[in-house]
Amino acid sequence: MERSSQKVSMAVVRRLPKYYRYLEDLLHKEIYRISSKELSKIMGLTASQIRQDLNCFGGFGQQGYGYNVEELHKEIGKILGLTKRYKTVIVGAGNIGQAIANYSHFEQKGFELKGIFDINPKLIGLKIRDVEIYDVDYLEDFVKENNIEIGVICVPREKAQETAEKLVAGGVRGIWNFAPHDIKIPENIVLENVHLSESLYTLTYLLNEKLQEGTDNLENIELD
Amino acid sequence: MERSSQKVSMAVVRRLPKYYRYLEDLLHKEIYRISSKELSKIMGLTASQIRQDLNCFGGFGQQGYGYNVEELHKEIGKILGLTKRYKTVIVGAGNIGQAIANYSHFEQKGFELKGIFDINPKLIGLKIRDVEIYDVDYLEDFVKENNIEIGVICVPREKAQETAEKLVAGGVRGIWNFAPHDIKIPENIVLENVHLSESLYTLTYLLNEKLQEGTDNLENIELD
DNA sequence: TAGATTGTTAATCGATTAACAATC
DNA sequence: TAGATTGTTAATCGATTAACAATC
Repeated sequence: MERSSQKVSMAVVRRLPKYYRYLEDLLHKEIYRISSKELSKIMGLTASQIRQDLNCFGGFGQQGYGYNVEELHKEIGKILGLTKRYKTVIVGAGNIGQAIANYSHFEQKGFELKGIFDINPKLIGLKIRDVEIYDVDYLEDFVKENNIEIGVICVPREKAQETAEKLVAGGVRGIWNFAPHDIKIPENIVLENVHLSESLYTLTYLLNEKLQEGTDNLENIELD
Repeated sequence: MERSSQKVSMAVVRRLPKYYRYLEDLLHKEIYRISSKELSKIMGLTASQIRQDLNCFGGFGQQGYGYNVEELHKEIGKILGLTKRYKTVIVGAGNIGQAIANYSHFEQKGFELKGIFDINPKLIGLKIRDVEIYDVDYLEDFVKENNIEIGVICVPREKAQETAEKLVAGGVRGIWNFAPHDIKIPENIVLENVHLSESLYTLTYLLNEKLQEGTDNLENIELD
């Protein structure tokens, strides 16, 4: 049941939230037991991969029975660190910053939004869901004084690096970055990027690849 | 220079927007020539990987010289389909829907926002950046009549599947999905997901892994 | 021409899948 | 007990890295 000291690959880590989500679904449907085979069907993975993934963290299953959905959900929640609470700030109260601030689901999952920061004097002093918008000049001190653990960067590209540096100087342990820029921070700080335009451009690539496929198939036929 | 008919792996595809972004940066810095080695340093990839990646699409470089930044940027833009225009709708005018609608950068890159859809009567008739919010009942017909190619799903989890089906029935070719749900659509439609909570949970996982590392190292020392 | 750097093949590494003994 | 299904090892597959001949 102990986490092995072998480092878990990012490929596995990025599947964990997906397991978590599907297990939550199953609980809502009042399904309390599932085999890797059944789970593989609904998730679109192989049963083998599911068993491999879960065994990075311990033997959660039982031979001849499968997995206890409730227990597995709870365990993965623990592994993801969702049993803890995280003091959080959002920097940048523009479109995305506001959207994240308003998204109350995260609050429910243990993310305590303690402050929002912006450079725009018109916004400073306003509140989003009872959370005040402060002047970004106050960011580093605020992070220090309130033991903020996670900083969410929603500022424009050009301000991303300096914002990250203020957050790090203040002592955050992790940064969730929405700016389309690759931030440089010390290795001991966790960085997770959400690069929306990269996602959108992947979509348009695939859109055009689909178009291309017709041509390719013709080529293939000619070659036969 | 022709795109090889060999299918390009998703690993490569997802790096393309990143190349595109870095090349744009270089252009702004008035750097017009770069070797795979130099590019590898600033992007944090290996030079070998860069050359492999680019060669999936053609020989853009020149031996002894490197790559022409302007040309390569243009070519990757073409490959990503960014020379075209895409008629787009957003479904769901909540937090994320509004944020995307307000984000004018996408408009500049050729994404023409033709309509926003919501179920809330209070929102219907309002405009975001000159784009009207319509009743979601009108979605399928609107998509048909306006030849919409991309649908952005920003509705709650429970409405995601039915929204996708309306978009597909209307004839979109691609869906950009922000709902935390795995949508099922026909194979010929492109689906790109942005699962924000999965990204956030990956962050918290890594945050706790870092904590763990201390312990692991101690264990390792003991074992030595 | 000599030096630099690509395009491309071969070697390595890591992740996924298959297989099966262990066991509930 | 017999059937089912895990945990885990081995085989396969794919992606990354290394190496180097081709060539600008």
